[in-house]
Formats: sequence, structure tokens, C-alpha cells
Amino acid sequence: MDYKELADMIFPDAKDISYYEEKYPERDLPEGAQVLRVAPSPTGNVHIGTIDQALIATKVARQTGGVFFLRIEDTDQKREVEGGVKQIIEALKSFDLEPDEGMISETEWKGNYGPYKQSMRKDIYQAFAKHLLEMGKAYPAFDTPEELEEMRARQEASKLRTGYYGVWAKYRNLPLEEAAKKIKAGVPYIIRFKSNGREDRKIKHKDIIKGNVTFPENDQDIVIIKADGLPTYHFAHLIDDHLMGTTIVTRGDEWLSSVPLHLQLFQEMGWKAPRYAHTPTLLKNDNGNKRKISKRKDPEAAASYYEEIGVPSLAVKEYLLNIANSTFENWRRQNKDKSIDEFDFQLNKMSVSGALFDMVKLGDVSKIVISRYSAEEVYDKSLRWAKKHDDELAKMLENKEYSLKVLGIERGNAKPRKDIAKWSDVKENIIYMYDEKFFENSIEYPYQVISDKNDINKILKLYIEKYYNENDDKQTWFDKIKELSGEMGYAKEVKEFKANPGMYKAHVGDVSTVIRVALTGRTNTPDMYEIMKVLRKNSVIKRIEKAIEN
RNA sequence: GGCCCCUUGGUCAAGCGGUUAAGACGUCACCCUCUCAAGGUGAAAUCAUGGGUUCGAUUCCCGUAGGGGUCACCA
Repeated sequence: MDYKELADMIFPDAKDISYYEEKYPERDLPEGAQVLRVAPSPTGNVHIGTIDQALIATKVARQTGGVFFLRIEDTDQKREVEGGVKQIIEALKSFDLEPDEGMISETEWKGNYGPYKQSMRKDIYQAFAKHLLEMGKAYPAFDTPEELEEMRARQEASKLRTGYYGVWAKYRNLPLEEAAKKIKAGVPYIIRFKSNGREDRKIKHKDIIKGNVTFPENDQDIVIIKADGLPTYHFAHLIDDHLMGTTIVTRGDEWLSSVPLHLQLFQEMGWKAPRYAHTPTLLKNDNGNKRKISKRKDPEAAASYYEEIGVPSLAVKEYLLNIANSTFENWRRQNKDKSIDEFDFQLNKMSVSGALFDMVKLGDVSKIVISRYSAEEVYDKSLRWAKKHDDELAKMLENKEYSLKVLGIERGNAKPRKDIAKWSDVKENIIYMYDEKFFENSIEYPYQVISDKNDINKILKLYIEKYYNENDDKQTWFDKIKELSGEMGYAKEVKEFKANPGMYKAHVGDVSTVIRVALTGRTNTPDMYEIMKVLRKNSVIKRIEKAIEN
């Protein structure tokens, strides 16, 4: 019996690999175009790292006129979660990172290199496994999981390298007839790759991000086809990225140590290996220690978390880009109005080591992103968020015309307000502008420097009876508050007050504060002139009268 | 434990043999004809450590320490 016969016996129905090579021809792309992919497993709760990967891959693909595709890596049926594929597709969509090719539902895909879901490609992997078998570069192995575990225990006990290699590769040289006999007898088996690597030899690899790395060659006879007939990650990566024409594999740096194996696999197949870019892991500070952001422990690990708390997806992307290429920040400052699509991202300028994910910095980026939005955009986006997460806010926003005015306060000018970091901030920021909310409950008036109730009432009365005129321009409006201050015996100018301490009890600013508190119930608000403009006369009078009688 | 990678302020980081060691977030102070949010100005704060190489090391080499990754019929 020879390898060919054994291969036929194991995979009788597998097609010749030339069938697939013809079915998936090399891509016809312009010079320099790169093909990248994001290849998550449908294990539920899409990780923010997947978004990061997709962002990077999209940037490079777009910049080079190449292709970005989505492949679902679902070869581990135990970990698969129902609806996992859909979750991934939707997460990418919510970040505006839609692939050119890939799965568009659990079973359908777009693009000519599909299916883009590994469980649907079983026959492809088996054809190539058969090919390796025929060449004598793979073999069936009959070890039970228990036997393997026992072997590892023995290796550990004798302080040897663990794994299936050298003399430990029990079935590597099993006579073909015996293998055939076992298979016929129904003994369960897997297919292993027959490694010709030597642990005492080094292999050099140049990673796009990590630079030069040296490893020992791989001498492990790794599993390529599992007992369930599906491939392992390593084998699926080899076949898929070859057939799909991936030119740059971006993946987390936990894969770096598999590079020798993967390079070896490509070489054994006689294929050109893709270039690799191993991206640093997103970390978080956990009691002074850095550790990977974990799906199980950290809510911020979920891609959906940001939508839930109302951070715009664009802000998340800008922050991620910021971590990926520190030149982004300078670029952004110089190109305030440009789309991030115009930023020239460089894979090789990525940091080699993992960055701590900084929620505070994210907040700052997000504030800037939101400050660039028009009132209309803020309205639309916060309403969309509110409809899902905050009924009260959604109700407030129903009055669109008025809300647009509220959200337009100090917006759209050269120095727009930067006080919203996430949509969940909006309600707290604007709630007092709505009469029905403002008068809903009893109001607290946290008056500051001027706290004598008589003085306060006098200021308020004087203001609405003598000074307030809805149609005043801003300068007149302020001049009047100064006059009022003078009439009450307070300093008209803050500077004058500071220059002559002791001469006055308070100054214009303090008088303004009284009016502000009466109007809003707060000491800190945006520009009071604009607030009064939006509130209109009726509400201004009503609010001040309410404060007087309080 | 073996193998591999990493180490510049609190955080993200520029740097690539000679620099007053950029910049951003955060912190603090001051300024900004009304408070905030901003904006402006300024301040404090960093090359893990020990050896080399060199006229000169943050930068190059070696050791040490610390951190991370990986050693599955998981990806």
C-alpha cells in the first residue's frame, strides 16, 4: 500500500486540488494592492479587538486599492454561539467597517472566493489534506486524548519539551497497512502534518509590525484535520489565505509564535506565504497590572459597549487609530474637517507593545468628535441612542424644533462647546432647558456669593421689571446686567472689584450667577444670553417669578 | 519551566550615537470685559537596572529585573 491508496481510503470523495486552484484564481489587482481580512470566531460578544483589527485591515485595503474581507472561523463547534455570525456582521456595520467580501448572513456571502465561513469549506480542507497525505507529508494518528495527556505528563515529568515530535510522534512511521487496518476497524483518528523541521535550526521572519524575529524551526507534527473532520486553525489559515489571496495577514500578536509553523506549511505546499503583521493587544490596568482586556471580566471589551453608553463609533475609531499610529493625533489637529479615510495609515509604524486602553482619553477624543457635529447631527444621533436606551431623553427630544435650538447653543462656531463625551451625557446637559422638566419637581437654588434672600429677590425683580428685554443684542444685554449691578451697589466690573477689595460685597459675575441660578437651577451653564434666547420671554419670566416666590 | 517579544512622565507616545528628550490625555497655576465646557499661556512629571562599545549613549551589544505571549483534536 502506498500513500496514494491510503489517501483515497481516507478521503474517497475529495476533489483534486487543481479544481480549487482553478475555481479560485489569483486576484487581478493593481500593483501594490493589498488583500486583508478580519477573521473572528462566532463565539458571541464581538470583542473591541476585532473592531480594531477590522479598522486596520480596512485602512490598508482602501489605501492600496485592495480588498478587505470577512471570514468566519467557526471550526470549533463547541465554542460557537447561536447568532454569532450575525453579531459580527452587525458589529462591523455599526462601526461603518463593512467588508468588500464575506458572509452577509449565516449562510450567504458576497465575493468570488467563498464560502467565507470555515464550516462550509470542509470539503476544500479535506481535498488539500488528501493532497498532503498523497505526498507523504501528512499521516493519520490514532492517539486518544487521554494518551496524549499522559504523554504530556511524562514529558513534563522528565522536563522535556511537550508535544508531538521526534520519538514522541508515535504514529508518524506506522506502516501504511496498519494504519489502513485501524481505519477499517473504525478506530478514531486525526490527520497530522509530518514536520521536517528541526528544533536546533533557526528561522528568521520579518514581521511588518514586530520587525525581525528569530525562532527555532517547527518540529511538531501538528493536527491539521480534527476527529470531526474540520481543520484546525493552522490548516484553515493556510488553505483559506492562500485560496482567498490574502497578501497581508493582520492578527493579534498571540499568533506570533505560530509563524514558524505557518511559514513551513506554506513552503511545504509550494505556496507564497502572505506577509504577517502581528498587532499588539489592547490592555487594561487591573490593580496596577497590565492585562488583556477580557471578554468575561470587562464590559469595555465588548464592541457593543460603546454604543450602549453612547460613544459615537467614529470616536472609538479615532481613538483606536490614535493608538495604532501616533501620527494620527497631529494629522487630526491639522485636518480638523477631513474624514479619517484620508489619513495615511502605516502598518509598520504601529507600536510593538500593547497599549493600555484609556477611557479618559477616549472621552476627550469623543468630545472633539461630537463638537464637530452640527446641531442636527447631534439631535439625530442622540435621539437614535435615546430611543434604545433612555425613554425620558427620547421624549424630551420629541420637540425637534426646540431641541435643535437647545443643542445648537454655542455650536457651529469656531470654538464649539465640548461638553458631550457620549450621548448619555446629553440629558443631564439639557434637561433644565425644558419647562416641563424644569418645573416638574421642586427646584433647588444653589445661590453662591449673594445669598441673602432679600437681595436675591430684589435683583430678580429689578431684572425682569426694569432691565430684561428679549430683543436686546448680547452687548446691550450684558450692559444691562452691569447697570443692575451698579444700581444694587455691586461692582460693575470684575476687575474693579478685584482692584478694590472691601468696597463691594459682590460683582457683576455674582449678580449673573443669581440670575443664572434662578433661570436654570444651576451655577454652571453655557452662555446665559444664548440660554435666554432659546428659553424665550415667557419661560424666562415664569422661571424668575418662580424663583422669587420660592 | 522551554521558546519568543517588549520596557521613554500617571496614560498614549516621538526619538533612531551629540536634542533644552517633541506632542496628546490627565494634573496644577494663571489669562480669557458672567459661571461652566472650551480656548490661550505656563508648570510639575519619563529614558527599568548593571556592565560594556564609543570622544559621547535614551539610541548599539551583553547580563539582570519586570511585563506580555505561546507551548490543545481552541481560535
